[in-house]
Amino acid sequence: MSDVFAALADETRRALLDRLFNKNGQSLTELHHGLAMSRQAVAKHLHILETANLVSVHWQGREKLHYLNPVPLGDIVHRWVGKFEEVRIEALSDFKQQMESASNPSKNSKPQEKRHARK
Amino acid sequence: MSDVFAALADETRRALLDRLFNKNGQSLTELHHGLAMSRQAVAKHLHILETANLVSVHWQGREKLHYLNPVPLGDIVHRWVGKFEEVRIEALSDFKQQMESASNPSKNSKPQEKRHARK
DNA sequence: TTGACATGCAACCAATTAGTTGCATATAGA
DNA sequence: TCTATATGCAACTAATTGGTTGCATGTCAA
Repeated sequence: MSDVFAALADETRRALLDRLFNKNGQSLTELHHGLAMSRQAVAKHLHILETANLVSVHWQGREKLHYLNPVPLGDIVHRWVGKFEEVRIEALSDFKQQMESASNPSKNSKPQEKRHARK
Repeated sequence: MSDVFAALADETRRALLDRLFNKNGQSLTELHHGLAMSRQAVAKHLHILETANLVSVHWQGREKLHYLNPVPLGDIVHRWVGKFEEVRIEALSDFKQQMESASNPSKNSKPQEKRHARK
């Protein structure tokens, strides 16, 4: 679970998934093309995606082809995000209500500026 | 976007969101209770959740109450995961097909063990 | 068989992260 | 007004991360 979120937390890795979305089954060299980093850096990113099970590979001769695996994304939604989504509408109104009609409107931000005169 | 995924990539932070799911509007001290780390560590985690907009706060006297904000989760689903989910069924069959009916079944894993005899 | 190409492994480095401790400031209440 | 409670800020540290370079191995094709 952490693996999937951590894998998705990196812009480069999301870009790689996007590229696979547009053209599935690309090799490392192909995916590396146009990216401003070394091939090894890309290989590392792909390995992280592989470990998170977001990408599966298939060796074809000397080429390692990468395929998108959307299953973990579905898992995230259904096993984790969905839970919070379920109460989205309710939570939104609750939230707004709590924020706005709080006991004392004038205290609605930080207390008094805590000036840290650590001089 | 990265902020949200990065925030969710940590088990402690997901646990904090879970606790807020069960009881919304808790203070730092309350959320810290029972966790095996310092109060400041928890404060840092909460700040990360706040930055990712997953948690909103409301000051009440000397207490800082934390509220779950499910909006970014919805954004993730709709703006990112959904795209891949859309093709899930298709991709699944595609994927299976590609994996199984690949040109040469006997080459379906790593080439030859590359024994790195770097001795 | 011999290059050229595709990939992997390992060592290294800088920046970030997750945690700590110490102390300062704000508020509540006796 | 004094004390306990709630929080914040800063400095420090160890581990992780994202990147590099160098080189070894495996495969294809002339």
